[in-house]
Amino acid sequence: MEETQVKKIPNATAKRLPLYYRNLKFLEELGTCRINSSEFSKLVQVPSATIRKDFSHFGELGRSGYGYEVSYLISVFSQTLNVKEVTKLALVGAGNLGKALLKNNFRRNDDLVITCAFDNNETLSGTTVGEIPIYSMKELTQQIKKRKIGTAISTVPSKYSQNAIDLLVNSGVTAILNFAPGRVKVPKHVHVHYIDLTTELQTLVYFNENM
Amino acid sequence: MEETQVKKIPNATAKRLPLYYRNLKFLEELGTCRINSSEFSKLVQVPSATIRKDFSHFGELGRSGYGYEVSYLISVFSQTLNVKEVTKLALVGAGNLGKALLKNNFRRNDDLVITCAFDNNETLSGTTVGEIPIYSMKELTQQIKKRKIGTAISTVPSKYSQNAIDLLVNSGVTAILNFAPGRVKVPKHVHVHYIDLTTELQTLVYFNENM
DNA sequence: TCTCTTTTGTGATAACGTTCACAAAAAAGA
DNA sequence: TCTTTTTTGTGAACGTTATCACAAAAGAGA
Repeated sequence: MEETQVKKIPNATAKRLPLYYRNLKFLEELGTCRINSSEFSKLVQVPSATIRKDFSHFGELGRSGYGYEVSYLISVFSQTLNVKEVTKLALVGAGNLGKALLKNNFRRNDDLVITCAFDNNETLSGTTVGEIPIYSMKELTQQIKKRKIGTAISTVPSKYSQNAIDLLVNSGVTAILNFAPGRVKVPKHVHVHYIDLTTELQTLVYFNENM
Repeated sequence: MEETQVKKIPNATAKRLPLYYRNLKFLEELGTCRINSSEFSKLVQVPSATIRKDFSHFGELGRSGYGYEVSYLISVFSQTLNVKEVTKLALVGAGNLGKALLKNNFRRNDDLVITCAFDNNETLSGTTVGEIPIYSMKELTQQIKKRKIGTAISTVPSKYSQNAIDLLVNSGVTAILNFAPGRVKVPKHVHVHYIDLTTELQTLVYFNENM
């Protein structure tokens, strides 16, 4: 009987994993091969007790009086985050923000790659940004199915957001990062996360004024 | 003895306020002047019980068997979020992402305005994006003090992020939205929030694969 | 080897957040 | 007016997350 993934990983822990992973890679680049929870705490700005609790959900990863082996932590978390496998992304909406994301294209990350983009504006159709081709919305379903893409980023304005997301979902996409703030309706098996700059700023200003 | 802001508003509630506010403004535009918690729940995708609990921290805002007056909710939340007062923002880092943000400049929001930008690249100095002037980093302190800016957005790459943020903090900025993932050191009175696309996507993919 | 130091892993506890479920208030209808 | 319906506001129950605090394990040094 295999002993993989014993208990369910708490939500709050899962959300911190990418942060941990990124900082472990950073330590690896620096040549650091050993880290203890209080040093790591300074780096990621999460309390050391929380770090130890989080790590403990993956088994006993460390050694008392020594700390954690950076390379071993990376191997454990890269498995959980499934970073060995490249996640191909589609981008819908090649406006200012969309183009900026295409130009960056997660250059520092080898596990996330935007492979195609779509826009309403027919004049963009056939052009490329970097190496990434922009297609018309009519070609969306065909391209996404052909490329077997399951994850997408939408920078389509709120007004047209629901339409774009319906199209993505009907083409087989099950995970969407949406930059438009209005909540969209999707089937239960589809995951939508929102990044809303206005909300982030208003929250920031609120906490700044009230704490 | 004034009875303003009786109990402390829970963190989780405060984070949902901008979402509530935005959707109430949307309802107002539509001409809806009355809403009950279960209808509002469908719109914002937050359970109705949570909405009522959240609202209750601001007093008894509704009427049994009727619901809530949209305009009254807006007046209460706009006070808490302090949206009547315009928050002037500075942007540091006028690369792809920075320029995209300048071009958008929260057009749909009258309470947030980017008024100046700064970049390392001297050739940008003296140019504008839209109406917004780009200055060199040498002019940062002077401009921020002159304009009495307390809030900033940084799209400076991780490597130079700490430097840029030190400069902002020394110029009097106390709230920063940082697009670089590496955690920066700031004095206790300064608030930093992070938006990290890679983390967002990895979390999204993780939840998509594991739930 | 023995002692001292470091640091983990984790039960216990506290803090925080969500959801339930319903009495009471107000509205709507007859 | 009286009855029925709607919907709030909120204690209480529940669930999740953070933090504490320390025994036990392992390292380091003599």
